Amino acid sequence: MSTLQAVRVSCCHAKENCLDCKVRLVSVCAALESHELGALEAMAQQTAFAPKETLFLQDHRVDFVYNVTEGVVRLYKLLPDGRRQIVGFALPGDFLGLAMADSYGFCADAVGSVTTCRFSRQAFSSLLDGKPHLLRRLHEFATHELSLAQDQMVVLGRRTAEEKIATFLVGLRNRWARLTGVSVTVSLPMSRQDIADFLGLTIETVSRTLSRLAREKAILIVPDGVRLLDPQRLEQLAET
Amino acid sequence: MSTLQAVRVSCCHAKENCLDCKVRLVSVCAALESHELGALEAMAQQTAFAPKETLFLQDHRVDFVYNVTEGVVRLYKLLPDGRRQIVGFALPGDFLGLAMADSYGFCADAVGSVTTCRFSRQAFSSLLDGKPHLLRRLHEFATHELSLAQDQMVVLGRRTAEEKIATFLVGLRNRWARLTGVSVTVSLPMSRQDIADFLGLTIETVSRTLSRLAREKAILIVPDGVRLLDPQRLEQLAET
DNA sequence: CGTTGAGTTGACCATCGTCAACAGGAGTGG
DNA sequence: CCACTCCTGTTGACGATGGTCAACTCAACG
Repeated sequence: MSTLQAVRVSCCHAKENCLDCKVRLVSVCAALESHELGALEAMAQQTAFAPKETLFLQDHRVDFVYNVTEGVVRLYKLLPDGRRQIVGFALPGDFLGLAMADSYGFCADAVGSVTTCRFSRQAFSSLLDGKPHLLRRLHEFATHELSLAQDQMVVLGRRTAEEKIATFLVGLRNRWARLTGVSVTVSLPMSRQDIADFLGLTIETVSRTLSRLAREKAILIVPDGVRLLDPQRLEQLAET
Repeated sequence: MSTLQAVRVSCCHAKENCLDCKVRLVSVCAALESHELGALEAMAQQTAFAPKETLFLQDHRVDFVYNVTEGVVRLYKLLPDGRRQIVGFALPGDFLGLAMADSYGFCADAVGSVTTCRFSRQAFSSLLDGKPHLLRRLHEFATHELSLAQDQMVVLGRRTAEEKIATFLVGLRNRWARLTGVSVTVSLPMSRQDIADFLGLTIETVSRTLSRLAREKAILIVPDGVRLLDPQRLEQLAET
């Protein structure tokens, strides 16, 4: 399945409507008024990706930028010897290609099934030239990403394994909360290896730490996620 | 000296001239044509900081944004128990306040003596509203910072102590090269503790690793810096 | 029913952190 | 001028956190 090509979704919603879009209000598109959405719709392509399918590779030419509408995308960098660092997980509403640069700064592939709203970089860049408020929105997104990256630098450089896991769970819960409402169950569609590569740990340490937190009744491990039994304890561990 | 107030430099260059500015071409100001610089000059204040003096604190209201013109600024976040992560070093030409947000995301203080070009956030933001090309330049700077932060995530999460030091030295050499020309001697105005807090190490590990690299003739430790005796070896260690 | 891949757990170990002692330079005051 | 302190940096001994290697379980799937 991992070799499937990205498909232009065309069956039942050939012309997705921006106004109906579930993520419009949390994504860059919110910068545009209803009457401006036409220009965006005209250049948007609904594109679906199968689990593990690649959206783009590091250092490749940027032909498209993406707005994630469903699913989770893994963003990562590789060292020559195969070590991997995941620099982020993109959730629905997140924008890939903020830099509008010539080449991608990292690899991106779908964790589970993913749908995106895809734009040719050139067309999007031109639209940007005429819409400073859209550029400002893009800039806000970029600085928000920068802020997340700096928080993650603290996690990677100065936190213990247990704190890393707690920070990850609490952070992900808060991100999901913006999208799907508050819940004590945190969906973890990514693998243990992904979590390890995000937190600068090994898969064994992630597994052991989750097991210990479960043994101590701070969390309950459920299929594809965890339930936070003692959010306070976790928030304490994650506290900035 | 660390309690000195920031001073408005006014003696010999009360009205600094943007056209003469050493860092104009590498800083955000390069987005403006000569005839647009007047508006910038009108709102700029040359401001100097003594070694260790604070430019701003995390979570404080953003009244000013800064363009570093001389010296090095340490940017860092603190955990409640005092652990510190340096998220970056700002060199001449770097801009502090990219986010144009309501509060600073990190603390900033001068490593050695620092001079900056300071703008009221409000005035700068207004200027931005009328100058989309300046906003675009700011956005480029923000995404460049994001890219550096992601590189640093790889360093913090997936590199050994020796690789971290090598990556730091090579990276800093390359940044100085843009400003002062190519040199095999890398100026290190920051302390060992600063380097440790940037790389997620302890001061002892930094000291030991530098000593070992010196013993193995990869570097030569000189006052306030190191000379790269075997750049190839270091670049190999730093290789992405 | 065998294979595969993800996850868990245990035993052992190495890298890096902790703690402590010491060296050298800058600044200060007798 | 010299003794003294303070601060930064270096080095050594030891230890703990997290990594490595290996065995095992379990679910999915052909």
